[in-house]
Amino acid sequence: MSSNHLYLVDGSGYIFRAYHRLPPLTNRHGMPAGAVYGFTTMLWKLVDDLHKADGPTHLAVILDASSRTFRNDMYGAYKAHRPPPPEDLVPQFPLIRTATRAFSVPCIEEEGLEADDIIACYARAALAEGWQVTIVSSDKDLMQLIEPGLDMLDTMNNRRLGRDHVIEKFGVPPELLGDVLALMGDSVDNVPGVPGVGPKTASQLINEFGSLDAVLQNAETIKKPKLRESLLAHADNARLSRELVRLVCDRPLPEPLDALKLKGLPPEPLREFLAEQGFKSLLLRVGGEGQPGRSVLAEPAVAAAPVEIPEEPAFDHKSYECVTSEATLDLWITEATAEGRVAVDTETTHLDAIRAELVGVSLATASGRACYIPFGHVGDGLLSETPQQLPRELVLAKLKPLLENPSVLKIGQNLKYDLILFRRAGIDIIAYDDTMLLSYDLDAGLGGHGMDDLCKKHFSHDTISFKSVCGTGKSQITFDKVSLAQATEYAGEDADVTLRLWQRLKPRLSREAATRVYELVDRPLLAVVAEMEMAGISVDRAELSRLSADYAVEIARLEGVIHQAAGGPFTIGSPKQLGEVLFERMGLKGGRKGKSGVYSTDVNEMERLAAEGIEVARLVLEWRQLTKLKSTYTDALQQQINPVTGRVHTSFSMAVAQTGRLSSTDPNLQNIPIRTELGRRIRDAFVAAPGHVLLSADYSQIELRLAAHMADVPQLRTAFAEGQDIHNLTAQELFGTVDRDTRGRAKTINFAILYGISAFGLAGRLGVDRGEAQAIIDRYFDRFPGVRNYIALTVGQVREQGFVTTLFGRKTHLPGIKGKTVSERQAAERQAINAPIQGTSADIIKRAMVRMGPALAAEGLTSVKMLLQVHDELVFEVPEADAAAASTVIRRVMESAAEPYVRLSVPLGVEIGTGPSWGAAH
DNA sequence: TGGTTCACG
DNA sequence: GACGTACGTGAACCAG
Repeated sequence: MSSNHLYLVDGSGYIFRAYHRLPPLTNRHGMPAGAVYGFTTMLWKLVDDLHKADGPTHLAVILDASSRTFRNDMYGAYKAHRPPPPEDLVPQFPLIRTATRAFSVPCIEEEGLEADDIIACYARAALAEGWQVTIVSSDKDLMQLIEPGLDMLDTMNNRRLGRDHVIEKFGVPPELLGDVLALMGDSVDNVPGVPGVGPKTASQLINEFGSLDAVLQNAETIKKPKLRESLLAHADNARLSRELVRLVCDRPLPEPLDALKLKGLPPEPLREFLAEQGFKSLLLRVGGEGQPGRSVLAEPAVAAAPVEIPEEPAFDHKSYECVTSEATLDLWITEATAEGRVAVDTETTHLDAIRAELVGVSLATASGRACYIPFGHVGDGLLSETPQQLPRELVLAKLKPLLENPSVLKIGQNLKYDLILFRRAGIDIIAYDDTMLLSYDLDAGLGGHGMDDLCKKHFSHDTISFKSVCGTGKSQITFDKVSLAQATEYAGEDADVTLRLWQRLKPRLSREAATRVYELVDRPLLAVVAEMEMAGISVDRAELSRLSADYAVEIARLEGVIHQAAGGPFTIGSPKQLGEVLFERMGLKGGRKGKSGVYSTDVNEMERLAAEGIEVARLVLEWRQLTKLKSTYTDALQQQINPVTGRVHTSFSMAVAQTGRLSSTDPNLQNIPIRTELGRRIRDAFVAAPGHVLLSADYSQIELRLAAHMADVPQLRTAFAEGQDIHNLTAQELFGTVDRDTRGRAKTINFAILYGISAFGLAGRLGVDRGEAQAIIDRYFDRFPGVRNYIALTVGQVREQGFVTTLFGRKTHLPGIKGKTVSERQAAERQAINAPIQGTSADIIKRAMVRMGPALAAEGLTSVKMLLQVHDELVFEVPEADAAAASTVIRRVMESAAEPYVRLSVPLGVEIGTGPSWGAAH
């Protein structure tokens, strides 16, 4: 006997009832949420009953996918006059899906079928396997399904409904209920039935004659004249009604029964959902905190009125106040507190937040109203003495309560920088917005998001340039040497502009459906990335130095050989000289390229020559690799070690990449070599602190998985679900055979798809002619028609709207789609194909990063530090003893990072390694 | 400053 | 028939 027990929740039915039975609650943001709250508690109780006697082992929520079904084809008026759902219930419908996903419970809906039918199909299939079935609903139509092994549960009053209930209520057993319902009809659903026949008469008739058919056949014998006439006149309607109430139970299951297995409560997605909804009491049950946040669940898709641009004063540098007395400082702080929001900007001695020292802080409380509070100015040591200013400790002590006040919103431009500086001064900024990120999430692809760009774009105003204040080049001074008068104009303007930008950008967020990606991804990520930058990573200087020396010896040797072969010394690193030496002095074959008229000497060209047996070409390639490694990595990294922390602190740019990725600078730690053995050695120089290990966690082939999901390619989805080798599968589909050659070609093609394919490009990479490449592409599209469809839809979308979006709603604008030249437009098309995939991958890992800290903390793993992100990889520093426990949490958070807002039809795979160095952790 | 090359995903 | 030709980054170097 099977101990499986499947619970099928009639989601749509539930919320209609919950809506009418529960008080009209709203969530923290004034959005109606009563039905969702009821649904959430109900689902919670069910999931919690896992393994209890008679509790579920398998669970699914079933929803109506569409209003049109086969019943409309049978009878046009079916459900035609159903009143529209109440206005404050409508926005709750999509939340039902989100709530369900937050519990990691499957949410099933199918075009053309009503929820009742899907429930019937699952019930039938589960009973056939010998399972117990419980339908969570009190819908009368579903009661037709009751039989031994299947009951219903009314969660509103916690009643089990069985055969007895049906007999009591309708006077007939479940197997005859359909006949009764057909006679009764249903005015809400517009099932016609027979006029004048209600529940009492219907059950009486069925009991008397035994079935609907018998009733209709014997209608003439009925005594009551009115009833007899009505039955005779509406016999056809009764037969039609019988079909309308009959549940379909023979359709294929959208998800197999096993997929409905209940897994228990998943902490992160659930916590996020509850926090966003503001369901505080429920949140306490999962051990989350009631963090202030904004609801981002309902993105209003409504076309918005244009943003009103308030009257604003012109920019006036002279109006900004320089704060040098305690009393004035207090006034500004009081004003900012009363206002509830304040723009903040820091002035420092350095661009690098880890090394910079604070010099002053500027605040703005309204357009045109800003001040500068200097405390670290020293004068230039010649003409001006150290100016009169408030002491640093006093200013910071006064600012601390303001900056840490959760009910005053701090607004910054590139706030990550200021966050780090304040953190280093013992101040934790909470409750913040960042205008750079606002602009990034609204206008990615439409230009830069730096203050200067934004000010010009939104206010047609040129900010005071840093150059004009601090000079440039050799005579450049640090900000602490700038006069207070100049500093006040410059710093005051920065805060003023930031506040004005916020007023301009913030209201657009919800109008343009960017709230979700801002609130759920980029804004919370800012503090996480700041933390990572401060943590830094340890590198072994001696090891780098050894590598540099090794490389130097080899480079010198190669230079000698190359010069000798070339018949004289020249600058190998100069593409111009190298081209001339190879193609003129040595007379090799090759062509000019590009407008600059320089011979191409890139890898492809040199490899071509090397393959032809030209030894110099091979040596040049080797020389290039070594000089690259030495100058970019082994030499440069040693310079980048921070003398105070002894570690390397990169800076992650959060608003540069068009697709939503991070980028890394000073130094770039996202392009440390790994592909060649020689370069890989550099990774061994990235080491863990004593007593720790480095842990590297990689999403495996995340972009191909996302492509399989987004383009809906069943073969690829199945392959990922079953852990097959994806390139082998493609090789099999395209070439009918799998060997090293076809697998390699398939891999190239899979990547080509992600990047927006062209026959020419593929031909070049595969070394075949264009016709053959085109044939391969055609075959790919035939085998995976979803991909062709995805490309067509995406390109259509970008042409129409000018942007594409990720699964989380992140936009990439592609103005090039309306470009003048064909090549510009085609380039935009390729970007359009790639951006949603690359961008969704970026969204997912960012969400994992946001959740990682709390998830680790919940397991007591507070010493685990996240150090780096490399697009699909996260690198952590972990106390040796915590490695196993940390792996478990990290894997869980990364694999579930899309939930609950996005439910992927492919699993996300994560590979984890640990070791004393980054190299060893792979 | 722009062009070229090459390191990464 | 021409247009060009795989997506996203950052750093170092040369040459003007």
